[in-house]
Amino acid sequence: MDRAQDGGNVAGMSGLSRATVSRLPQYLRLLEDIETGDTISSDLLAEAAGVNAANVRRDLSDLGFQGTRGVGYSVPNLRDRIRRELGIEKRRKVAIVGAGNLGTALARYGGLAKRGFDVVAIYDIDQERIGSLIGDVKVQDISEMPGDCGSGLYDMAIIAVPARAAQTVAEGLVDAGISSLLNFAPVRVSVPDAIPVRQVDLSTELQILSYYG
Amino acid sequence: MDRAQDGGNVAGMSGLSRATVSRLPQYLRLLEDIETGDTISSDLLAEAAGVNAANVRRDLSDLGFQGTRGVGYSVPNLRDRIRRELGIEKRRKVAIVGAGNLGTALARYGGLAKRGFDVVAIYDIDQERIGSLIGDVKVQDISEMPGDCGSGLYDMAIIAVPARAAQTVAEGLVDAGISSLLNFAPVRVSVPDAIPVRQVDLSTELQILSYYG
DNA sequence: TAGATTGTTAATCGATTAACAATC
DNA sequence: TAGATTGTTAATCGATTAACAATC
Repeated sequence: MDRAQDGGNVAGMSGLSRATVSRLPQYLRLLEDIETGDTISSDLLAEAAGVNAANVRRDLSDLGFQGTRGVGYSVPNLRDRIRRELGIEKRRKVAIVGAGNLGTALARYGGLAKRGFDVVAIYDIDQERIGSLIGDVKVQDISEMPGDCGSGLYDMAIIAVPARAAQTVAEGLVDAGISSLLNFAPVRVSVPDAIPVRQVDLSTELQILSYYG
Repeated sequence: MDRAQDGGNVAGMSGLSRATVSRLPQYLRLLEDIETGDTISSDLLAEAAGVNAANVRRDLSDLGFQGTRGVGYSVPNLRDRIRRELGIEKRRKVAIVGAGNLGTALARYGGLAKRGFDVVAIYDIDQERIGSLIGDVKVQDISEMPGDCGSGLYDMAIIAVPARAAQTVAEGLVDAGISSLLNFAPVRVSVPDAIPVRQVDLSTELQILSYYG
């Protein structure tokens, strides 16, 4: 209990460091794919996740999850523990804002449903798109977005609108009470500290690769 | 024989820390958007990029880029310097592997061309898709992929295939001499250390958000 | 000059990892 | 027991930041 890790955490949040949290989904994916055996060693987990074995043991120790010396970690128990920690033990409802190419692609991406995330709403501002079906979800007018959020239809949103619209969309969602945002628009959105945001940008990724390649 | 994640520097002494490199695209975007004035202070850059001003000064100092005390940094000079550092002073040719929803969305994403990345080839294994046009690029049979890479048609690739195909595609590209990979498949691919890879996964992002939200 | 802002130092923070005693 | 593997310590590494002299 003497490992200092208060500084790197999000304000008011419990224990795990950002670095640890970012690795949990990787571990979880592995644990979901495993069919053989019901225990796994930190060595195997580490190799598959591309990290150091000591790092794995420290992460799981921080999680409060115990293994068995000489044996390893229980696969089903660890899987459940990580799911619980990430808050995905039950399905999460997600809205996608922007029904262009990217929004459509994200909405159709089957991997989401498989991991517990249900796309329950898609919004756009373009009358041509409103009313059309993407999968089995109808594209709605973006004016419906705040009300739907406020009434609890969803609590996570993916922003897939053009750069110029992203900040306005983000503010609308925040005002309506959104819990967290994933921003695919190629611009940084600014929101209150209390709302977690992750930004993913294709050209940023390519530019970083340009440096190393 | 893998491990293309974060931490320390990549192959050789490239000079800049990973943290610094990951911030350069943010600075660059700001510098490209600015029209007012021809100098900018570390304070303004920092605020817009969401980092500490001392961090900005340190990054630019590491770049070997000098500002003027009491004045700030030259916008056009800094913009050019970052472009040169990232290796994007000239246009880069990129292939997209997988012409499904995601691959199509990425290919159509205008932000790429605007940032200097030209999608010069799209590959798929599905005969239904081969021959169709996405923008002005024809979808080719994936069997053409290694030859095109070998002949220098492109040197960066975006993997947008299903998880089960990602590792095979990555290996084919590496054998054909690819310089760097951006992997959107929901699985981690393993490549030699010398090839930089970045992995972007939607459900991983959502799972991380689930923890904080 | 007087105010502004850089460039750099030093402290600190956060994260990783080798090593090994504990123990299954 | 003998081998395997955890849990934890301590060292180290990498990155951030406050502070301030230098200087435009």
